[in-house]
Amino acid sequence: MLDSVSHNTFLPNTMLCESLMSWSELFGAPEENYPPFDHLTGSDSSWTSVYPEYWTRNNVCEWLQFCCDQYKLDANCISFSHFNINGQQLCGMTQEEFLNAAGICGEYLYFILQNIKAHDIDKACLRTGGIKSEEFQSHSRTSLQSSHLWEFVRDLLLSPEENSGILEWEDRDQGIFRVVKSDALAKMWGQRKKNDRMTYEKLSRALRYYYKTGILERVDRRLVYKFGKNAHGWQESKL
DNA sequence: AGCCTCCGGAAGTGTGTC
DNA sequence: GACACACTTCCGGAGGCT
Repeated sequence: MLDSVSHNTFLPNTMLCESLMSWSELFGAPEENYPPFDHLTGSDSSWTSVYPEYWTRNNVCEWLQFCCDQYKLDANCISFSHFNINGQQLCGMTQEEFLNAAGICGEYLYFILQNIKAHDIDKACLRTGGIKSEEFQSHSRTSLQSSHLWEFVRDLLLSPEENSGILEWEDRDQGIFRVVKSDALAKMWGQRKKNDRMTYEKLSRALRYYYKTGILERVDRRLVYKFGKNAHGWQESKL
């Protein structure tokens, strides 16, 4: 189950960050009676690939089960009925509510959750080179959860580690880019939308709709597009 | 001429909001 | 339930290449 969670529910290519919250920062007391929380291990880094606010109820439940397994926590201490909530509600819980719901494991689980949240923010900061908190939180969410095709394309162009030569800039300053591997792009978009029938023909039709809204501008060359005046977040100087 | 790719209209679909 | 939005799907046409 966890395997499917790691590879299907969440995105790959998670970077681990160094400067996470310490136990004492959160609770003002030294860590005791818990296994060492090595910040984020390779196995739980998948949870950090989706901002916790976007977790579904199932994700929340799976995360709890994962933590119990991974950190040898006593699941009997946790009131799972209190955690029949989505990620947004989970993130909205106060520390006190969290401790009440999760019993003696509460402190540790709260600590892990805060670190996952901090990890997402740091990751966005790394990617964008350091911007104001609201901006990078917003960018973090669009980077990871782009529901719009043009944002997906933009983020792919801005993420060389995920791009794999599928897209490349023709003129970075003018926002002109080229689709190098059209089939691969369609496949990636199809995976994102859970649609294995996606083709470049269909994807390009969706891109052409952006001409009307000014998000993309027409470039009269095959497989070449240009960001329009209504597209944002692609300019290097504005990241 | 036949094939391939791109284009854009039209209708359908899934999701979110009110 | 109605409506808006963002695609998705289908299809005919245009243009380039062999």
